[in-house]
Amino acid sequence: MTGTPRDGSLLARKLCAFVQLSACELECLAGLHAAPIRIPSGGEIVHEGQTGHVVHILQEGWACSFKLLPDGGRQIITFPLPGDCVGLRSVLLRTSDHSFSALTDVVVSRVEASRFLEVFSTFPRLGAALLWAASRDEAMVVEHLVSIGRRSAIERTAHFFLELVERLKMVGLATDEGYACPLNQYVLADALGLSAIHVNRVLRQLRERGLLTVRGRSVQIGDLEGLQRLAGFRTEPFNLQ
Amino acid sequence: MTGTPRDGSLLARKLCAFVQLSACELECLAGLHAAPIRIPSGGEIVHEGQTGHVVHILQEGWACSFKLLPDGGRQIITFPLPGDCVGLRSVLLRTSDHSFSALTDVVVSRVEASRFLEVFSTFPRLGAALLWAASRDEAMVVEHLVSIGRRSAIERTAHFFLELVERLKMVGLATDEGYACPLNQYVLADALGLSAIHVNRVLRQLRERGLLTVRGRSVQIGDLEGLQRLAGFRTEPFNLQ
DNA sequence: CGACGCTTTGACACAACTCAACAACCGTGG
DNA sequence: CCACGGTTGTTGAGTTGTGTCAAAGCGTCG
Repeated sequence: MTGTPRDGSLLARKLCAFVQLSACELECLAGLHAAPIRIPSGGEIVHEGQTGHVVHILQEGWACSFKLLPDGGRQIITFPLPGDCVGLRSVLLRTSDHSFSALTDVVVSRVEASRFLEVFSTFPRLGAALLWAASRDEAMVVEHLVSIGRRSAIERTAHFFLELVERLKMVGLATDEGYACPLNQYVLADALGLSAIHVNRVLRQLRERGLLTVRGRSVQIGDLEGLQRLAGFRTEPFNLQ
Repeated sequence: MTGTPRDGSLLARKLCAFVQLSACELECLAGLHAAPIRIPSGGEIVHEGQTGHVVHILQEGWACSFKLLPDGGRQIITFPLPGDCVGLRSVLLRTSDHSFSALTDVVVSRVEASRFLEVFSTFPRLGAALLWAASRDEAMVVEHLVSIGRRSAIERTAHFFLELVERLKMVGLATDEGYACPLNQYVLADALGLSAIHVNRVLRQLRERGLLTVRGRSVQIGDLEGLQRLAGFRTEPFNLQ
């Protein structure tokens, strides 16, 4: 153990942006990744209202967290990416307040909430780093709320893809030119608070303006600055303390 | 010190719903409330982008947290009520990511973030209780996101007022019949992602259907169950661990 | 090949926004 | 006491963004 994260632990890599973790702390973190399990595309990771406190650390693949409405509608809250913790909040609340499902085949580590609580008391710095990551996630939800409440369909769509670039770049899964993205227009609609058909129209506009092209399972960015101007996007100072 | 919260510490009252706090812990909490300051209606409590880590504990009055957009639009994220912590997240992030301002005259206690960190290490149970409260707040933001993304204007408005009843009842500021509420239609519009004029029309509909009447600075609930049916509202199981 | 999932397009409906005007309410000052 | 201006609420007419319905085009995979 050298004090740098092992390859493959994207969570460690992300947390190291917050504090330099010691070998012990990294070892502890690695211990949490024991026994990863594979969940096929479409599978449920956590069901809303489910009791029992389990945190999932996403290792590979794309997932989404969402809430269902009585009328069958769905609102996607966020897309956890590799290296993200899923359901950290349910460590403290008794029941999970939203569902998670896998959008692609996914590899996760299941961690009992009690293990997390132990980590907090044994390695406070590591605990703080995990809370820092949770704070960042919450800030993203807030930004999403702003998008849906006050931005037009095209601004909000542009903003969404810009935020994805930033997040994916942090774990080495994107460049300023584009990235692989398995989200179809129905999923985008449920995330952006639009109808799938309108998502299609918006994507066409973005393409025709040369800003962004979504083809198949990949996103190509045509004009980064143009997108940022359209979306009113400024790279968030997710600064460290 | 008896192990029950002193009158006036609504935060203690709220946290006691989570764990029974010891006399020491209550004393520590009371210590955080030292030197309350008054901020006049319309005053800014925290400015977006502001650095420096201060948490505010709201004692009296109404406030809102919001983000501004380049075009001058505003999205209100949440309305902190007496007993709520404001800016807890900025303990870990370097800068505050949204602004807070007072909607009425307000009394707050300013607490240095470092004091909070001390509390976490000295009284872990108290720290857990504070995190529990923060988790609850985050769940509210998520519910707000769902409302704006997937509910119609009238459903979302009904849902909003129902959520307010629940929160205010917890601190003894509402009954099932109604409550005092200083929010005008412009503020409601910025919270609900609507125009002020449309808020007016929606409120008229709610009144004409006998569900809810907003007059002056008070909200009268005409038909609680009808509202819940309209909004698809279920009282959230904000359960304790 | 057909079946399926996803995307694309058009025509139309409707919810919500904008603009403009007016009404009610308030505290203030003459 | 009333006149006043500012803030907040109310209403109507017309516009626009987005949703709905229906259908066709395309890849991919069995």
